[in-house]
Amino acid sequence: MAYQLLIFEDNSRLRESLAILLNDETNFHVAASYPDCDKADKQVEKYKADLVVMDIDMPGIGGVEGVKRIKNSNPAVKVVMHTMFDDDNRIFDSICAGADGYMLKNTSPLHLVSALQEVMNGGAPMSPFVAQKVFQHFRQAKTESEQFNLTVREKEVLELLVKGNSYKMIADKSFVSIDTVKKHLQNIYHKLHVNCGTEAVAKALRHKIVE
Amino acid sequence: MAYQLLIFEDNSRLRESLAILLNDETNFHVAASYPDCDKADKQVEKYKADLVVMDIDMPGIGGVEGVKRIKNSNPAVKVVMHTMFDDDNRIFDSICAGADGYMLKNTSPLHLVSALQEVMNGGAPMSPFVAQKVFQHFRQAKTESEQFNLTVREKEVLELLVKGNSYKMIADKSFVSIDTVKKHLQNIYHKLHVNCGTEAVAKALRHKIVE
DNA sequence: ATCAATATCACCCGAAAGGGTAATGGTTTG
DNA sequence: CAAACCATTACCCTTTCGGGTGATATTGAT
Repeated sequence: MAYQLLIFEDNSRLRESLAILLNDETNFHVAASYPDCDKADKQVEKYKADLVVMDIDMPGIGGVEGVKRIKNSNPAVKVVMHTMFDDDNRIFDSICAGADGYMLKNTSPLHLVSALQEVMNGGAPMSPFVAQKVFQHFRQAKTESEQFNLTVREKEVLELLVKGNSYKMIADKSFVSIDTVKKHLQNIYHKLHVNCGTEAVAKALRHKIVE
Repeated sequence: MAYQLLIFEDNSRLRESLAILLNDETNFHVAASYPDCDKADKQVEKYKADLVVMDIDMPGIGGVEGVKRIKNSNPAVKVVMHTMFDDDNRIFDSICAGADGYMLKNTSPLHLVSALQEVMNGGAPMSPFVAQKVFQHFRQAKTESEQFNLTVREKEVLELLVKGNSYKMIADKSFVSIDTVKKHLQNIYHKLHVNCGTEAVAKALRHKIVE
């Protein structure tokens, strides 16, 4: 039984080539293709689609919003992004929106087909460049995190602060006086270039100084 | 010119099969293989390796620590994890440690070779299952984030708080009185089940209520 | 041996945080 | 239309924060 496939792509030539290409595959059946995804969720419903190939830059609502809607009304449908865009935001937004794969348009037809195959087998295919971006995202900040020169003690105090402890609670848990805690936090604030606890917490989390 | 390749794998049979398999490829040359990675950084240095295949569970220091050392002393070397482990921690730890790829041991030899090829072309190959985990990691929390029932106004106020604004600054920027801000934050704290601003900031960032 | 960094504590002080109570007007929803 | 929710403001009150200043002991580096 062939998978029901929908294509959303505003470039009509590309849309048609894709349709022909993918229809040639025995286990895909291109049920329909559209130049925009304004009613994507309805259309997915109508054709009982198993799989969607989604462009990002389209008139009307974009592909990212399209994924959201599709996944919202029918989470089981697999959606593979197919776009020229390789910037971090587009990639991560798509993934967060629920995309199951992210293929750049420079992908060869052969690779695209095997990506669609892979996604139907529960995988999460992505172009090498995208995979690299994703890996980078994990590593990011990890390196810069050490650059605030916090002492061991200061990190301990900061950690307790992030956990929601008051000065007094930190003092008790660290077995020191509250004035010491105060002094530590004063130093911490200086080193992080912030003026208050909330800002310090935000910076600590964003720069992964504490987990 | 063939890439210099090192293999770290404690299972001697697998290590030897890998060596034979990969040596058959014209563009890889298995310079050496070891049952542990205690001196991985030195060995990488010695053979001027371009690429490392790294098991995780080995006697002595594990593969994750091994990656760290290699990347630390020679960031240009590509490291592909090759392991049975498919749990989140092992995967994410490896990636954060600097791994350039993560292949499970159930990968076919053919796929493993193309993964190594891919990593040398700047990609980040991973087994479908791993890719799926990675995608999940991005989506996670995103769904639960909406569940605190914060109103639009409350989100605005929270956002300003996270940015390090005092009550007074929030009031000015929102064009409301400080008492209103106070009340909003009171409600926010209740909804987030926290008792103070720092805790709220931590929760907001961790649950991605604000960016 | 000396100097710098660190960790510790104390005191003062004004500003900010955070909780409670109460009231008004607007919007939405049953 | 009433009930519920939301945004808004005011006032009171106690605790906490955060900055400044200064002091002492320990430690590691020079």
